[in-house]
Amino acid sequence: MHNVNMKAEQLHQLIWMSRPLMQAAESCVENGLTGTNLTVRMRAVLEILHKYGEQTVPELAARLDIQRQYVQIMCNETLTSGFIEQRPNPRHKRSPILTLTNQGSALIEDILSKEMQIMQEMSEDLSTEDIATALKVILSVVDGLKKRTGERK
Amino acid sequence: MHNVNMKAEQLHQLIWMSRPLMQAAESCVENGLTGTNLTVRMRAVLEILHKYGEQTVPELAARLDIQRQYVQIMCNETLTSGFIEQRPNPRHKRSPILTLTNQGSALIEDILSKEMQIMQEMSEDLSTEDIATALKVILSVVDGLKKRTGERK
DNA sequence: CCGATTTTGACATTGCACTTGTCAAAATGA
DNA sequence: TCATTTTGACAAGTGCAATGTCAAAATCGG
Repeated sequence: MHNVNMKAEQLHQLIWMSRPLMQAAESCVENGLTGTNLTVRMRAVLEILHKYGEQTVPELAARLDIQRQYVQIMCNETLTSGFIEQRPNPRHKRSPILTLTNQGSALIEDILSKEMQIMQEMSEDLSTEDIATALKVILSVVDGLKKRTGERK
Repeated sequence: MHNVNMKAEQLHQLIWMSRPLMQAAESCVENGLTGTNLTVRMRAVLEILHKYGEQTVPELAARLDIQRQYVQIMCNETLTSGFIEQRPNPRHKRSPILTLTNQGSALIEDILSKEMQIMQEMSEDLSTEDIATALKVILSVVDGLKKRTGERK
């Protein structure tokens, strides 16, 4: 019984660390972005393009889980910067496929490798198992919270 | 070597779950706030007042880590709603101490107990050790990210 | 092939959650 | 006592979106 409350309270504490965690993460990433004319969100677009390959604005929006209208704006700006470019889409004439330019590709690879270096430094303090466990717990909590939103309470 | 990259990549994945986690948490909390005229931020004010006792606006701002001006606005609104009230501050005549009213006290206790119920449900899928480990990892990562912002990279 | 529905880019408007800056009164500290 | 700091109040601005609408284009069902 007491144990149950302990668990619940630690979970509560863990969940409300998500904001500080996000802020710290974004600040750190933003820090590595100075001089690139990229925002954290634009970097995310480049990352997805790099990871999953070329795709359209609506596809990107779905992956980022934000409205396509806003992704459109971000992408148009990124197009102007020359980090991505449009390619005709054989499957849809109005919706061009976005692809990284050489410049954009080099940039995101550079950013990611510097970020990975930081990840490696930080992971030195932690065991492989602990990181895996933490990831598992977080995924489970996100899932649980989503399931419990909109019903009951 | 390969192991090092594994760790770094899992850490990367974990860190970028912070946004979905935060969004899920806030949605869930917001859901439990319908009909109360409270925002998630106002609920946080009540929670801190409940947890740490009565205090001034600047103290609250420091704890929430947001600008005092905004906390002031939030508190003024909450004052209007009658969930908190002002008490003369013997230590500072311009800065009254904010304290929960009976109504506010009952409200935050109700909200917290319902939230704790959800925490308990969710913690059933997870072991005490895993939750503790996850919390430890997150605290370590937040710390590490903060230390690494503003230098190097 | 055709008509209805859906997708998409573009544009406009709005809202939220803050930050930043300033001021004057008041409080504090040397 | 006098300089500095704290505080509440107010004003303005910013970043990250959501939402709504439109028209062109694409897709789908028959």
